[in-house]
Amino acid sequence: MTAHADTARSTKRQHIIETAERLFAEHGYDATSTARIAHEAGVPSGLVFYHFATKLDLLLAIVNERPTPSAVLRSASRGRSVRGRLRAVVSAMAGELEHNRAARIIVFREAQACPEIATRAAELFAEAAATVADVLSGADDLADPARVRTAAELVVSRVFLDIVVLGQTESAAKRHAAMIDLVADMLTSPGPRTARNSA
Amino acid sequence: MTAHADTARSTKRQHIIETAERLFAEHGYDATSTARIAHEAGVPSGLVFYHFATKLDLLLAIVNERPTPSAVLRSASRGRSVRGRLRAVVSAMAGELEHNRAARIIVFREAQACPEIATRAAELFAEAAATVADVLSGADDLADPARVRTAAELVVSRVFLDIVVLGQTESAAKRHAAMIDLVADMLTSPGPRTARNSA
Amino acid sequence: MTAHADTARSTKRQHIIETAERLFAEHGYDATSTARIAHEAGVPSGLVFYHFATKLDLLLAIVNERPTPSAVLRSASRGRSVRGRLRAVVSAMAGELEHNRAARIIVFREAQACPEIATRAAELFAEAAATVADVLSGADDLADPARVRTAAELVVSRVFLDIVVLGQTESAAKRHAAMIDLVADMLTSPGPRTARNSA
Amino acid sequence: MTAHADTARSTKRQHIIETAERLFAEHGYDATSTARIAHEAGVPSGLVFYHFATKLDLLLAIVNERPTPSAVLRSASRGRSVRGRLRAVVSAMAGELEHNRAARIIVFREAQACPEIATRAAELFAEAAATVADVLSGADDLADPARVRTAAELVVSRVFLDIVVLGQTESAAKRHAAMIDLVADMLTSPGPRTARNSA
DNA sequence: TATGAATGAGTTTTCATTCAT
DNA sequence: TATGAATGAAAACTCATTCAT
Repeated sequence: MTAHADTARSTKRQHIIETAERLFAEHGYDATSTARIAHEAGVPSGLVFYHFATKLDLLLAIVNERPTPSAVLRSASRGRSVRGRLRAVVSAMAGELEHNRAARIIVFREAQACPEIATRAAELFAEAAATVADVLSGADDLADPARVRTAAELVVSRVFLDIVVLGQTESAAKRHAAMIDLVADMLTSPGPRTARNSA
Repeated sequence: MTAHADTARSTKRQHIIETAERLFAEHGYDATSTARIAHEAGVPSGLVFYHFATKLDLLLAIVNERPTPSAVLRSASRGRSVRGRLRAVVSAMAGELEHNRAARIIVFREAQACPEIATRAAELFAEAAATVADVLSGADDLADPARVRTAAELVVSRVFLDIVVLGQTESAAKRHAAMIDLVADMLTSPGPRTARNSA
Repeated sequence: MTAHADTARSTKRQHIIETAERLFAEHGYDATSTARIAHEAGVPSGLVFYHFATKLDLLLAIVNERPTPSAVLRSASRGRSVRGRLRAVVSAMAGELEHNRAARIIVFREAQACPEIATRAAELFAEAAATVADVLSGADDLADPARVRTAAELVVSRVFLDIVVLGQTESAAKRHAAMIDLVADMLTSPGPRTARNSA
Repeated sequence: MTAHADTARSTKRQHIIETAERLFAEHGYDATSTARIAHEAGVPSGLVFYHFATKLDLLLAIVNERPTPSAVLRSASRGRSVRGRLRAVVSAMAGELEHNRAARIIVFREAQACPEIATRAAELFAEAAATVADVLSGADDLADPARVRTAAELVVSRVFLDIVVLGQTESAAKRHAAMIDLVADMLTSPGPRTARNSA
């Protein structure tokens, strides 16, 4: 009847997801009651379970119905040098985690909740590392592709641990700069001068 | 009452801590009830609150009354080369996390529970990085100390993320080897040939 | 709207009744949700309440819109002797309860739900007993009509309890044979040799 | 501290059972909420689940922790004749079901709730039939033992169905008298004059 | 020092029913 | 005649914590 009824209806499910995402990220999955989600979303508590059979299904919806950060990361890289690209992609990744952090944080924090979440956490990590490696491989001054991938994983580990687990965002920037320098050098160096796997 | 009452008490208290540590690591803090801890520890439920005023105090006891892994890591490094030491320390760290993983996992997963835990998580990370840097600094073929610290943080990030968050222990070893090679090369290379912080 | 709308309605209504009958019989009235009935009937949940004002009305529709088993029982008896007729009617009754058991089971199990159901349960019992007595009264070798009615009630009690309450259908057949023999003897015997109601 | 503390403590569990028994019998298992049981028992709702892990466990406790009616039935039989004993035992059984009916009613009504209850229902029936047969076998003027057992099952079926399922207690007495006469005649008659199992 | 019953607020979830379309 | 999202009261069950002994 009313003009916005149609919009409101299709929006409520999405609204529940967004509210839950925010609360899960802030307080954790277990510490957030479905009643609070419903209250803060402005919907009756029954509606949460009309759209999501269980609380865990709501968590899975948050985790699965979110876009992959790849696009953001990829578009952020336009530098020529490895160093420039690294700087761009780390900045983009940190920003993305910061801006859209909820789902990411949830995935890593609640990995223990069920195997599906744990799998998704591993996927997100692999995806991010692949994107970073991809971005770096476009640089002019690049070394061995295998080393690029290994380096990408190191970088992603550092950023994820900092932001997702340790929650430090201010002081992280400085240390990330040092890391970028180190990794850039590593990737642009002529390569190992000693045989691998020998002590 | 009896002469060994004191001993009995600490034994039971310790048993509660160990049981809680295991259950928190397996199922998470929120998902583990104090009743279950008491049951699996074989003590009456009242005893948990006789020894620990609140459930959070029990968590803090687990986190604080655990030895630092530094000693283990340090003693594990006796190689001469950077690569050898890296290999030893990564292996020791992985083993330590594996063997005594509970407290570590809890610290990182439950960092959101209270500021005290979050602080402890940051401490553990810094401590591990410092130890790794310390171990590496004893190598013969070492470069810049600042770079060593940055590299140590990268390595620790990678291992922590793998084992604590992603929970992958089998496949991790292979990728750790590649990482060790890369970082060892990085640290034994002549250093940056280009100016820092310039794109 | 369309010409066959009327047909479609009664079809869906009938489908709801049949599905509800099955589910009530399997799981009980309380343990069956209207949403499940709608789901298993393949109709939208709102339709259940379009056709039946309340859930109880749906139960009453099941109970009231079912044909009486008398016809089946009556037609099943063509033997000459009491024993033959008993055997036929018990077999028919068991088969009827088995085949069309849902409504019968519901009536007896949910007798407590409302007085209307309780009344219907008593009616069904009386009806069955009357039919059995009627069938038996056609036999050649019959005794006192009052005793026939009492015997019919005994037989019906036994069969109903076995199938409706105890749910035993396989082993019941054997015991029913013994019962048939006993009751047949009872009805064809010369009658009481001692005065009634005297200890 | 107080004199009745000890008594009260050990009594609460029993009080919950008794209250639940009454409510289940009056309104049915599903239609009785645990909150109501707690309220009417005068205990906090949590205590119900402290003593009984689930609502079904409470039902099972009611069903399993009740004495068997055999003793009552057996002691009620002191007559000499089959008729006298039958009258006594039927009266005792009806009284027992009436007095202590809750558990019995529950067992038969809620047989669908779980296999354990269904099994118990069958057990109670078999037990009652065995007791009645046992009582009858002490009479002077008895016929075939196999027929006694079959007759006992018939009698028990009739009484159970009347009181437990149909809930009729007043009018039942009269019809029971007719049944008693019939069965007494049957058991004291010289036995079948025709071969069994032949139409 | 220990015990285990007790407490009651809180949790997730269910569900008959309504209603705008 | 249908539809399916919406509603909110109530259900079963949990649990950290207390306390008399």
